[in-house]
Amino acid sequence: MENGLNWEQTLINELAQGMELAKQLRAHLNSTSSAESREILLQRILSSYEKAFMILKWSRSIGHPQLSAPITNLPESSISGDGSPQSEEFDRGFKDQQDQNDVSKKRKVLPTWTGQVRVCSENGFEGPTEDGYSWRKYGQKDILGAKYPRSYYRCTYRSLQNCWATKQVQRSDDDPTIFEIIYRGRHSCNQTPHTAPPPPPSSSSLDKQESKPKNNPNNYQQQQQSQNMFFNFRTSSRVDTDDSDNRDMASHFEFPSTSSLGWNNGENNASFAFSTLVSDSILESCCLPSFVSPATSETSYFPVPPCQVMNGFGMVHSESDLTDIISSNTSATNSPIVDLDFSIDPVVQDSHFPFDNPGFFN
DNA sequence: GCTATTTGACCCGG
DNA sequence: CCGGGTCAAATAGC
Repeated sequence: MENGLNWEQTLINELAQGMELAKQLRAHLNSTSSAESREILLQRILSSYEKAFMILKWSRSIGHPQLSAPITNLPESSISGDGSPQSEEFDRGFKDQQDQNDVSKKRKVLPTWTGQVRVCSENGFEGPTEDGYSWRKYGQKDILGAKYPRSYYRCTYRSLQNCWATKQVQRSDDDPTIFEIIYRGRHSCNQTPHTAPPPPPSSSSLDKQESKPKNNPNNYQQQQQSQNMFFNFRTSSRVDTDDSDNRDMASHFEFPSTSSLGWNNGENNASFAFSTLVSDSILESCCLPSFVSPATSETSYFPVPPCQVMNGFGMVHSESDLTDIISSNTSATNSPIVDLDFSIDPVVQDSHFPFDNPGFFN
């Protein structure tokens, strides 16, 4: 652990620095500062995150017990490899298989991660419509204290491919342009968009009042397109771990590769700010775009900047301690989830820090 | 006619 | 008992 403290501290420092720099960059974005200065800041941010990433990789490679242990110990029950449902639904489904008579709807804490999507419709854009997956709405509920109802979606291929991923979309009371999305379970279906990166769990259909795209199951184009949109979103992640069972998880930082950056065509600069929070465990790696974090119930939050620019990610602002985040987050590879086949393009897969990608932020 | 959405009822956990 | 999540019949759209 001694060692752990050292690298953790370093990691924290790097991340903190990156956050600070990102803040500065944000300030620059609003001002008339030169592109040059922004570039410099970007470089520094990239550098900081790159270091942090290296540290994480390093720690993983040496098999830091702290990080790897929990991961490997994750109960299969909560995650099942690929297609198994992790959610309560999983429970249900599982039971059904075992005992058709047991219709229990027992609810279970599942790994979930949430995201926030900001929709700037000033430009006429309605909002993020897809996150690369096809979802089918199965319910809507008024939530106590919330102005807007919460919508419940599940993967269109739930029965066909036994995909138990679900998500909840809730419009923010304060800022109607923001939708908070909570993802549950991981996709086990084959709808991964080719171009796509791990879809960040993202947004998608909004409430009925919002524009709601129809998901056509066989429509990959649409999906791909949406995926691209993703990149336009800013993503931030946060992990909420409330599940005591999975205290640590691996984290992954995946960012869209540059290729997608081009997406933004200026015309409608619709921009969305998208942030994802990952929670609990095992996330579904399949779609986790962002990264994960660990820790206990704290959350790491990478807020996203307002909608204006397209790429880049905002600063990290942690509501809690970065430390928590860091301490647990690390191993991408060790992660239980590991079957992660991130389809995400490129970059991140190995040791390359995605941020390396020039263009990533632009 | 088929599939997705809507929406009230039902179920579960706290 | 209440709030949140899911089911499933009814309805809408293609």
